[in-house]
Parts: sequence; structure tokens; C-alpha cells
Amino acid sequence: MSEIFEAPLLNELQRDNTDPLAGPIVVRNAPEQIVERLVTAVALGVYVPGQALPPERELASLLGVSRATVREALRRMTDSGFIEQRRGRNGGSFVLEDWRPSSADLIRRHLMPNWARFEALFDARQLLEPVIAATAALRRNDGDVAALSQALDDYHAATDREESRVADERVHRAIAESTHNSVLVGLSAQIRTRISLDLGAEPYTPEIRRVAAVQHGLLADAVIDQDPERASAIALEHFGLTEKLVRDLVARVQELASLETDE
Amino acid sequence: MSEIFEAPLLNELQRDNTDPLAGPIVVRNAPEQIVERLVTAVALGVYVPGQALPPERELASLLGVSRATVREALRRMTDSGFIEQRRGRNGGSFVLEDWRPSSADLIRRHLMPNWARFEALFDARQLLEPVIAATAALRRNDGDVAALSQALDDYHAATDREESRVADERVHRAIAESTHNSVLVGLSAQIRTRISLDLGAEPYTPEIRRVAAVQHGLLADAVIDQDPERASAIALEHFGLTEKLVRDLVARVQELASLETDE
DNA sequence: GTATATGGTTCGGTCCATAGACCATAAAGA
DNA sequence: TCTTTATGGTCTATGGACCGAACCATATAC
Repeated sequence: MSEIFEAPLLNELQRDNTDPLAGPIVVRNAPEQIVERLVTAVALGVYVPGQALPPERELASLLGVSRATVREALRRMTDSGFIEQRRGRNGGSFVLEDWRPSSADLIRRHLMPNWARFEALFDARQLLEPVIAATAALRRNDGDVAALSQALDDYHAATDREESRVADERVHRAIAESTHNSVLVGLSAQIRTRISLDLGAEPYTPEIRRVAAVQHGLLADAVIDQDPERASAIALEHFGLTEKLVRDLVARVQELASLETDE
Repeated sequence: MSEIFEAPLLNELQRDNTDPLAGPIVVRNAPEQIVERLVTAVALGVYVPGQALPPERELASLLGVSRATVREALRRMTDSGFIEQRRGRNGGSFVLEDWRPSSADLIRRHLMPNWARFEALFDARQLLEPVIAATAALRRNDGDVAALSQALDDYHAATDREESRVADERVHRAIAESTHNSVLVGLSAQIRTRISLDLGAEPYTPEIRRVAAVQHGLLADAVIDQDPERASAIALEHFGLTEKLVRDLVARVQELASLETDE
């Protein structure tokens, strides 16, 4: 199952550039890349569980690739328990409701082995996002304000966790896009995708959601009010909260694991 | 010649993430990736003009790839006038002294068509590098200080432009590495590589070099003194200077171009 | 003048992706 | 109920990328 998470989204960003010749060349096959794109799309909420991906023939033409290749990608995703394929007229490739491993499982089998990478990722996010927020506050125009308000409304209107995740993504993307800088937008999206993929089963307790909702509102207000300092400060706090949540969660799971080892 | 600059180093960072399914899948062949790595290595000063790359057989084993593939990559680089291959016992693939197009040529044929991308890149750099500098100042340890001092000494000892470039790269890398965050190190290196590739023929007049040398010294001092505010401010100024230089240069070339059009 | 380290060439094999045709199935629509 | 249609499932033939290994050609070191 979890091999599907190994998508090397940030590899170029983290590859050791000290000696550009170190390390083997890996040719990323078409199917591999297609899996990555589809998984990313789901992680970003473009397709939600229960929904069908576009039909194979359409994917093939969208991605400029043969149907056989698309099928190979979908086969891997089926094998991983990520999607389910159904035949017939209203068939298709459906995102499964519960494709994410349980929190504990995910942490033990995926998060812990790559812990150093996540430390770096969280750390970088907490350093970079405040800059992005501040820049957004300085540069946002009326269109950005409209998009941000809309995203925020959707976020508040969200009822279940899945909707929350999608709306959350849209809020943060709206903020990044207010910087009007494609590098920053891409950077922020990559970090978000990576974290969303790794922590899909983030501990979204109602309590957390309440706090996050308030912070999102404050963050959006700061951007709309063109107050970079406030935006930066709130972003720092907001992403600090997420990080703390994950750390607590990991600590609990680690504790459980050590208990089990004792038995 | 310039097709070798098309290496999509930052593509993942700038690809439109709004719809992950938009755009064709491109399989980055082995030769293509090898060219990118080798060009990167030269851009970062790992190999300087006149120097030979490792022999084909060694490259093949280093990169985990067949010799035929390495040869294909080197053939492309030879075709682009980037390297020269010589046979015989002391033969090899030698980086040419003047593989960079002249400034004017480069700007007209490469920089101008992609101007929006460079705007974004410079802009992002000016936003991100101060954060990196400040973080470096907060986190640097004794080892970092030693590496930074050494790099700075080399920079001051550099005599020609080529040496300057290599030393400049090392100073900035030492600063990025002082953050002890692999994402930041990779990000900074990618931005630097991209800019170095695109602006290899940066206008390094003696005047500029003098100013840059002073700023490098100040920046290093701020990091060594653990003064994040100063580090951040100097970084902002330093990268602002580079940006201004490029803008001036482009403006001049544009003026020339419009004159030529009149004739 | 011989040995050696390098680039230059060739050949057969394997795997990947393409293109296109055709089959199977389930639902929609007449 | 029957036909149509939109989907996934299967097969085959073809071209290309990469590999592995051997061998050739050349220039320098010893």
C-alpha cells in the first residue's frame, strides 16, 4: 500500500547538490509520473473519495500518453487499494473512501522511517509560509480578495472532514496566489501536497478544526487588510500548531509501540 | 546552442498545480537528465572551463547507467559547443572556455523570451534568501563558521572571474548549509543554479566585484555573529544588487535591439 | 616502441510505450 | 424488452531507449 506514497515530489528540492554527479540517474516512467499526478490531484482535493477519475481514454489524451500506459498507472493504484475500477456504462476509476492507512499504521510504516525528511519539511514550511503570507498581504489585489473570501466562506461552510480538507487547500492556495509569483505558488503547493500525502489522516478533531478555522479567518483578514506583519505572525502560529499536532501524534504512537515491544 | 539551457530544473516548482492533470507527461530520458546534471555541475563550479569531466566509463558507473547513454549525453553537449572531446591517453571531455553565449546574444535569445519566469525567480530569491540568511545566523555552529570563513577567504583570494564565480557559489552554499535544513539548502541551490545557468555571463565588472565582496563579507559576519536581522537586511540588499544589474543589462540590450530594428 | 587510458563503433537483447483493433459488461434510453 | 452506448479489459505488432559487452582507433606515458 504505502509504496504509492514514495512519489519523489520534493526529491529535486532535497537531493544533495554538493556533488551533482553523486547518485544514480532514475528514469521516471510514464506510469510512475501518472500515478504521482493522480495521487497529487486527490491529495489536493481535485477528486474526493467516492468520485470517479476521468475515463481512461480521456486521461490518455489529457496526458498525451497511450491508453495502455494510463492503464498501467491505474493498475498500480488499484493494487495499492487507492482506487477501485468498475466496468460498464457508469463505470470508471473511483477513489476509495478509506485509501489512507490508519494513523498509527501510517506513522509507523511511513512517517518514522523518513523522520528526518519531515523534520526538514515542517521546519522549512514554518520558515517559508510566513514570508508567503506577508508577501500576499502586500500584493493582494481585488481579485485575490474575492477568491480568498470565497474560499474562506467555503471553508466555514464545510461540514465533514473531507470538505474541510479541500477547502483548507483552497484557502492556502488563494493566499499563495495572492503573491503573484509562480515560484512561490509552486513551492507552497509542493510543500502542502507532500504534507497532505504524508499526513492525510491528520488528527482533525473538532477542537482542532475550531482553532484552525479561527486562524484561517485571521490569516485571511490580515492578507485582505494588507497587514504583512500580522499575516506573517499568524502564519507562523498556524503552521506551528499543525506541527505540534503531528509531533504529539507521533509521540503517542511511539509510546504505544514501545509498550507493544515490552509485551 | 541554447537548447541546453532549457533544462527544466525548476519546472516542478513552477508547473501549474491548479489542475494536476493539465499538461502532457514527459519522460525525462536518461541522457537528458545526465546533461542537466553535468551542466549543473559546471554552473556550480564543480568543473571549470578547461577541466575534463570524468571519463565516460567512470561517469557510467557513477550514474548507474550504460556507457552508450553517457555517450549520448556527451554527444549532445559536444553538439551544443559546451564541451570538446579528445581521444588518446590524456583525452577526455573538456569544458570549453567560452561555452556561454555572449551577454547580448544570451539575453536576446534566451532571457527575453522567458522574461516572466525570471521576474518570478528573482523576486522569489529576494524574498527567500533573507529568510535563509537569518535562519543561518540563528543556527550556525562552529563547523559552519569554519566552512564559511574558509569560503570567504577563497573568495577574497580569487583572481579571475571564473574563480570568483566558484568561490561565490561556495560562500552562498556555506550560508545555506548553516540552516541545517535540507529543503532550504536544496531550494537555495536550485535557485542559484538556475540563475547561474541563465546569467553565466553576468556583468562581473571590477566595480561590481568590489561591492559584492564587501557584501559577502558583511553577510558572513552577520551569520557568524548570529545576528539574524543584519543577515536578513544584507541579503536583501545583496540580491537586490544582482537583480538591478541584470535589469540594467537587459535594458541596455533592449535599447540596442530597438536601434537595430530602426536601421 | 610498447603499454595504457581514453574516446569511437557495433551488435544483440530486453523492456517500455504506442497505436489500433476488438471483447465484455453494465447502465441508459427507446 | 431490446438496442445503444460508455466504460473497463485484452491482445498484437511496431518502434525506440537503454543495456552489456566486445572490439577498434588514437594519443600519450613510460
